[in-house]
Formats: sequence, C-alpha cells, structure tokens
Amino acid sequence: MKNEIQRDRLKSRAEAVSGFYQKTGRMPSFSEIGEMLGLRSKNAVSKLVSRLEGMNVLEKDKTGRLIPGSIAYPVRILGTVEAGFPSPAEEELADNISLDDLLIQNRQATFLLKVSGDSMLDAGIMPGDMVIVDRSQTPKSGDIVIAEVDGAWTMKYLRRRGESVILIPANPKYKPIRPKNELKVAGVVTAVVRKYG
Amino acid sequence: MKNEIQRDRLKSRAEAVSGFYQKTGRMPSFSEIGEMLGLRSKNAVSKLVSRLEGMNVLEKDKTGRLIPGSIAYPVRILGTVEAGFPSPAEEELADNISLDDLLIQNRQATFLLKVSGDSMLDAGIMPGDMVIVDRSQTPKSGDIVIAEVDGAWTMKYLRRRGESVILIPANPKYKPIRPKNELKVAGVVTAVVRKYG
DNA sequence: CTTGACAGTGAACAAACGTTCACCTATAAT
DNA sequence: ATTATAGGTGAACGTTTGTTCACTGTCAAG
Repeated sequence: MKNEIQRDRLKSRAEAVSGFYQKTGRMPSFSEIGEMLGLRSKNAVSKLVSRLEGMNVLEKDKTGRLIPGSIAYPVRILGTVEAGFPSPAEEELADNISLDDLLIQNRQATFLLKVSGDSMLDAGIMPGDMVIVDRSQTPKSGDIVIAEVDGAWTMKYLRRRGESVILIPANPKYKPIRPKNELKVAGVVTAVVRKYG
Repeated sequence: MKNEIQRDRLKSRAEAVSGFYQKTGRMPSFSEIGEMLGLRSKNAVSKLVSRLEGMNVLEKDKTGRLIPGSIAYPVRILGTVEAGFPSPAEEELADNISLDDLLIQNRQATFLLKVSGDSMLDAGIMPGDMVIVDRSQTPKSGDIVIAEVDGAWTMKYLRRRGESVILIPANPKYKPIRPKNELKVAGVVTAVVRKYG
C-alpha cells in the first residue's frame, strides 16, 4: 500500500520534470526541480535525480547536467492489435520511441507533402494523407517516388524496365506513365502519415 | 558571391549546433560552441548565437541558456504533391514541425500498436502499419477504436445506434459485430503511420 | 583615403551550477 | 527498544555559466 503511494509520487514527479522539458525545450536545473517540487535542498534533488535516472526518465552527462532519457521519446510500441494489451508491468518494460526518429533518417533532406489525389489508393495512400519524402535517397525499382512528368508533379511506383522507367499508379482508374523525356525524381517516399480528427 | 559563402558558413554552423543537440539531447553551452567551431572568445559565440536566433534555429531563455528553435522540429510541410516544389527561398519560409507534436496529443495516454489484420483495408490501414491509440479519448460514433469483443481484441469503426453499439470493418470480407456483452474500448485510433523500407 | 560594419580576441565579473558533507526525522525490520 | 534505510535540510565550495567591456583586423561603401 505504502509502496504504491511512493511509486505514484515518483511517477508524478517524473511527469512534472517531463512537463518542464516539453514546455521549455530543456531539462531543469537542480534548483528549478527543487522549486517545482517543493524540495529545499539540492541534495534532496540530487537523490531524486538518481532515482529518476534509475527509471531511465533522464540521464546525467559528464558535467552533471541533466539530459532527457525516456521523456524525449513520447510513445511506446505495445505489440499488435490482436494480441491485446500487456499488463502494466510488461508495459513499463516496452521501449519508448520518438516518431521523428522512427520516420526521418536524413533531416536535412526530408520534407512532408500532402496528398490530394487518389492514384495510390490501393497502396493505402488516401487523399488527405501526408507522405514523408527523402531527397537524398536514390530511387530503386518498386519505390514510391515523387516525380515530374511532362511538367506536372505526381506520386507513383517507379519500375525499371531495362534502361527505361515506368510510373505505375495503385488505382485501376489510372494508367501507367512512360515518360517521354528524362524523368526528374524529387525524392523517395519513405513513410505515410494519416491523422484523424 | 561573398554573401553566398557567408550564408553557407552560417548554415553549416547551424547544422553543427543541430548535430550536437541530436546527439546529446541538450543544447551546447557557449564554451562548447566555441570549441566545436573554433571560436576562442565567448563574445564571438554570443554574436553567432544572436545570428542563429534571428534564423529561428535556437532561442535564449530568460537565464540566457540556449533552447532549441527550429532544430527541435525536423521537417517542413512543403505543400501538395501535385502543386510541386516551392523555390528554395519559399521553402525557407515554411514552418518546421515535429511528428511527435503533430501526432501525439496526450503523451501519458498514447501508445503504438502494430496492425496484422486486413479488416480496415478500405480505410487505408494495411497489415504492417502502426496505429497511434489514445486511451484518454472518449470514443464517438465514427471513430476507429481498439476494442475487446468476446475476449478478443480488434480494431474497427464504432457506430452508435441508439443505446447499442456496432463495430464495422472496412473490408467486405468481414461482417459488422454486435457485441453481446458490454464493450470494452481500450482507446481511439488517432493516427496511422506506415514506414517503407 | 576614411569611416562604419562585421566578426572576432581576451579578460573580468556576478550568478548559477552540481557535488560533498554534516545532520535530522520518520519508518520498517529485527 | 534499537538499528538501518530512505528522504530530506542547509551550507560550503570549486567550476562553469553568459554578460559586459575594451580592443583588433578586414572589408565594403562613400
């Protein structure tokens, strides 16, 4: 019983530190943690920091300053839909991830585009979706690419047939395209994102 | 000509600061920036910091410490696929965003599940995709939910008919489900994510 | 040529930093 | 009851922090 109250207090303190980090973009100093949580000595803060370090909430760098641990990685992958939910204890063991890290390899060369057409519907890319495009990747046959054909930009599967290239839609309403001139590829689609609501 | 060299140098310095932030999880101090870039006086660093502040790369908080600006937000939304690409100057004006911020509202109550079934294919959710689920949202009619029916977990559209509830698939292979017992909803699907390669 | 702007050096300084130490209180276990 | 542990107070201390000041050199504009 007392152990549970203790754990909840520790968790609520971790959430306060996490909230500071989300709000300000940096970790709090020991003094700031003390003010936030009503601790008057930096030694008490230091001990709390050690406990949060053990929970992987945060880390200390070589100068003793705090850097974010799991709080920089906002979500957990819990398994499959059909497998259902792990227990709270099992859930605590799941690694936290960041979607930015998961979906973006080369930050300098990656951008988002909104999808307005329906030519890739059978590939699960619907109007209103967003595609993540990496300019630095070399397109391989089978990749989904953003390309300029006859002065118009489009998104399709790229297929290589010998020396030539075809752009293939994923919707029977549209026909494959055989570019007359040299194909200009802006980038490779590396991910799709859809937000509801 | 000289202006372009200057701008490239500033950009490369911005990327060095960004790289430090990505690698360590915190912003560098003035001293660290000086060591990184070969500047020997903190005043020179201070002036560079002001220039980077003007570029929205970083900000200074009220204590003078650096916090990330656009470097915490790794991608830009550039427009629609069909509209094509803006000029580099126009691209610089586009806001940077974070996918974590875009897709996750309530960090404490959000998690990822992998999709293995095909019951929501016509909704553009394919096997291998990941869905983002928010435990804290109250499901409304029309929402996609993760629910437990007859001891098995599933993902479907939730429809309310008066007092009762139906779970509707987005694939003609499957039939709507009318739960016999009280429906247990684990959360509302707020986003879908698919990664290629 | 002169002047001003820009980018940088070097040093001083007050404030803030985390670490360490001595200590206290409450609680649980023996 | 005694002892050990956990969580906290308060102060001292060496190090690091960003700010401010005085100054230098280069380049571009008039």
